[in-house]
Amino acid sequence: MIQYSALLEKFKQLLKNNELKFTKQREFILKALYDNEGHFTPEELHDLIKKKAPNLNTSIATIYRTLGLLEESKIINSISFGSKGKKYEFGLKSHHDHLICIECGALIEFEDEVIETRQSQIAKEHNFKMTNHTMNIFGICENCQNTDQNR
Amino acid sequence: MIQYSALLEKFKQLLKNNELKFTKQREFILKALYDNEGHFTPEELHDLIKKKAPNLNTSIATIYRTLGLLEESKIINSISFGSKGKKYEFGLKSHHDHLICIECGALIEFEDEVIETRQSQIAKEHNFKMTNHTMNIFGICENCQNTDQNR
DNA sequence: GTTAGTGCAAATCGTTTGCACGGTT
DNA sequence: AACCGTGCAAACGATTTGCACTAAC
Repeated sequence: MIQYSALLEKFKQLLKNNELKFTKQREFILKALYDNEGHFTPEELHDLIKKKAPNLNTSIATIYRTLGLLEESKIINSISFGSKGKKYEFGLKSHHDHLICIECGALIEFEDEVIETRQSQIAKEHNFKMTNHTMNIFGICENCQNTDQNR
Repeated sequence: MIQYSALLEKFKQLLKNNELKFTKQREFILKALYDNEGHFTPEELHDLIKKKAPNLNTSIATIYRTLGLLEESKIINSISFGSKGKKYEFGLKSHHDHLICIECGALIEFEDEVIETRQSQIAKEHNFKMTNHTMNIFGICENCQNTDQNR
């Protein structure tokens, strides 16, 4: 996993290259995503930042703007929940996919070499220049299966 | 591929079993999805229905309600585009996944036995009761790659 | 000092809902 | 006749945008 100092440098460079400015808000959002394992909605991230840096008074609009920027730069990933919004996670770790519980919304990550390889092959077969890929397995997690039985 | 008459029968049965009514609107929406290869937003489907059955005056609310119903019944599938909405496709065909062009929005379907098998295994390994799964490969389609060169 | 970023509130977009009426059973 | 489905318009929730002001360069 990338060191935070290296990440920060990378981010600053990225901003410079695009004539964008390095602001406290952007720094805190990046750090929040780096520090916290897990998947967050913009709203949740907003609350988190408000706790970490109350004096900064970061607005939800800035959260959205920065998340867009970070996702475009591949520093973070998003998982979409249809009309129920999106969740974001730090992205600079080995590629993985998700098991998503349709009852409790839990996200479980997994990595699979077989699938990774096959995806690249398929893209190539279709002359497709792959930039990204996602795999989601929906179902009922172990926990909820047990809970259901107790009803 | 299932015959339309069989599908219609299945649909009527489904409605009856749930004490729901068979209406012209529902029939037209089902038929539109059956007849048209491809992937549609609710809005696009609404326009399509308006053309096929202008006198029916189907509202967008009914489109949404029926799409929800059909998806729940596994007759159609949806692909989510984050805050940019969803697209729906007829679902009673062999399972497949999607290549999605991030420039023109084109959707290309593919089937892959290796991935299908692996997905089931992974779900099992995590004691996950799989109900559904999706794989999306994002990138630039052959067409757009060529177009880009001409700029 | 110039330019981009921010907070705020209003606007927008896709989707959902309450209600009175019309169609299916 | 009973009840569900519909159209309509209003409500909604997530996301985006215009604007005046502030901060980074």
